[in-house]
Amino acid sequence: MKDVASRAGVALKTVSRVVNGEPGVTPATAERVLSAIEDLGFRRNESARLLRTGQTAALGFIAANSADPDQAALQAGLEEVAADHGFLVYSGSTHGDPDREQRLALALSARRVDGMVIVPTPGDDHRYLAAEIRAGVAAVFALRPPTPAGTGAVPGDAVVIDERGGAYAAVAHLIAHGHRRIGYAGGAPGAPVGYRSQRLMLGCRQAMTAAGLPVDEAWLSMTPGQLSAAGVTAALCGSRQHTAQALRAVRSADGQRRRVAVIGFGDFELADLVSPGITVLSYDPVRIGRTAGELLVRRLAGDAAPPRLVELPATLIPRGSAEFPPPD
Amino acid sequence: MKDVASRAGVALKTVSRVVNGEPGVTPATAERVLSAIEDLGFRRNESARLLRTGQTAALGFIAANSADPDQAALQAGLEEVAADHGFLVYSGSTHGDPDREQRLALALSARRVDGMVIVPTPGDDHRYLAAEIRAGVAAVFALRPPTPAGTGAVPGDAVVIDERGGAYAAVAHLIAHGHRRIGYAGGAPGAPVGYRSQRLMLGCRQAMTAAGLPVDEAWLSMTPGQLSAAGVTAALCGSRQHTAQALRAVRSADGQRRRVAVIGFGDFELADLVSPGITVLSYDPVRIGRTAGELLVRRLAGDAAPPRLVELPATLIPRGSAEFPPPD
DNA sequence: CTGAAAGCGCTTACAG
DNA sequence: CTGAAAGCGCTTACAG
Repeated sequence: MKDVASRAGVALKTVSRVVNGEPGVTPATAERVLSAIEDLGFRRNESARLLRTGQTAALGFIAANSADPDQAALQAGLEEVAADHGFLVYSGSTHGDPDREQRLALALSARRVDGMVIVPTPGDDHRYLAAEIRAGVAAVFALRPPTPAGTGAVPGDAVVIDERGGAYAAVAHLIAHGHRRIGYAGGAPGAPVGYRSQRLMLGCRQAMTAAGLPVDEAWLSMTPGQLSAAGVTAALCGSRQHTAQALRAVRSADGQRRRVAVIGFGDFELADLVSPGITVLSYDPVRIGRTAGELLVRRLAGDAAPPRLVELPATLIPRGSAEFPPPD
Repeated sequence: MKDVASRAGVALKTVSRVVNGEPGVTPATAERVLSAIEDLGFRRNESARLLRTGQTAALGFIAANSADPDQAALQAGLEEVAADHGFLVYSGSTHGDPDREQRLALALSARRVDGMVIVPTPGDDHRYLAAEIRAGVAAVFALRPPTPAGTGAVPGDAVVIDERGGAYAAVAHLIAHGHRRIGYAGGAPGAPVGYRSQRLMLGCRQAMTAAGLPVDEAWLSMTPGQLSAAGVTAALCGSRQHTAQALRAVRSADGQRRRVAVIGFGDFELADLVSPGITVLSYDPVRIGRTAGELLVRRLAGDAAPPRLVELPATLIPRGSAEFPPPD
């Protein structure tokens, strides 16, 4: 800019005025400045401008796994909102490593992003964020709440899927179709039960209880491979992966005429072409990202209300015909 | 930092030394500075530091559609490399709008990212990037080459899938199984033929010719819905979407005993469970991102060789049994 | 071991 | 209409 000024024979401020389209510059001088800009290939350094004006105009997104389609769609939703409000977004992935989440969050915070959306990495303790939030960044959690949950120790909004409600609807639907022995398959055996499984199991339990059916705890903690042998006639699966595994297990046991109706959490591109047919609990990950972004923007605009928890619906969609009545 | 200095009763430089862990500070003064930092909740402004040192330590990623699983995986690969080299990455999506690509690229360039990876948005003319590249950012294209291709007008490396080779292998495979009437379904009818379709069609044509089979141009520009009626016994589909549509079309025509063997470009999570069975051309999008990132890093390290085109393989994987011999 | 000055590339507030 | 000075928050030379 200094070079441009001296080449055009004007002061720095005049160049600044031209670059910013501020009024009060003679067409003649403006012309001189413009051609100097052209000659020198000058482009304003946005970072320097932002430093001086005290802005950042940047958000951060921290995925637990950015190759995951849900989190990718979530990010797309966030970027949409960010673009609408003139923010650029930094993104990074922790690959399931809590340490990496903290390093990323601190790095973003050090660059003074205005706010960030975080998909909490399981096993992390998000209290480290409290200091950053106090220092001025806003944080919104997506897909999972921060840990420890519900204590107010981590002052950020959260946008999640209503897993409990979805599971309730799924199990109620199966019951309406005559099923009485209904299981839940999710998580690895012996592994700690994740947030999603916890919420889905709660929904299953509530639906069974509401229908006056007994709840067998063993049915609520199966692996997909156990489905055929467990004596259940229907099951809810906790993730796309589990759904695929369940289908493979059910299929290979087909010869034994032990059909199990499968409802999967999460939709598939080929869900309607799969055999045996499935029903899915579908949700909109783009909307999660958009909602998180809007919450963030609202906070940046000064909204100081207590942390909000937004639950987005999971809707039952029959892709194949999974609700065949149970045998006998 | 100024506040910290005055509270600790030292000069700015001493604070800087402590913050950066530079040697030459008495433990006593260091202690005083540290507690001042603590008291004031000071955190160094990374952006200011980068401005002063003339670095940026940031890359950019511009997706055509960041909700697309391939592009998400690509981004994950890029972020991996970026993290290894201490870069943060800005990301954005054009949603298919060439204008948005240019705006994003210029915004990133204005923030002085060191380099960027771009998934070219179809219909864009990437010559606008030449000026930015001249100004100092490196650009690497991924998944598709820039436009106009092969003219050297856009000086950037490109990492793509070897679609031609994949299609060649797929069609040769079908021929080996006795098929003679083989089609290609991709693109919307009447729409301009995209880069991927072009390459896949070329591979099909070459494999047919190499086997001494006649090439019917009409077979090479079908929609999935036309497959059953076209008289082909096998087909390659140009995208996951086309594969799904082809399966639906083939399935609904199943009653007429016109089976068509389907090979899809791109793998599916449920590919093995789909009926009719399919074979897929599988590729590794994470590796594309990683390769693009490594190319970028090499350029930033000073590599000034002419632009490279890297082609990554697409491998044939039978998920179901798609290669049944053709009828009669 | 510690510090006062200049500067990264820009803008803000104030004069002419 | 135009400009000289100060400053955003930090670091880089250079002195003491």
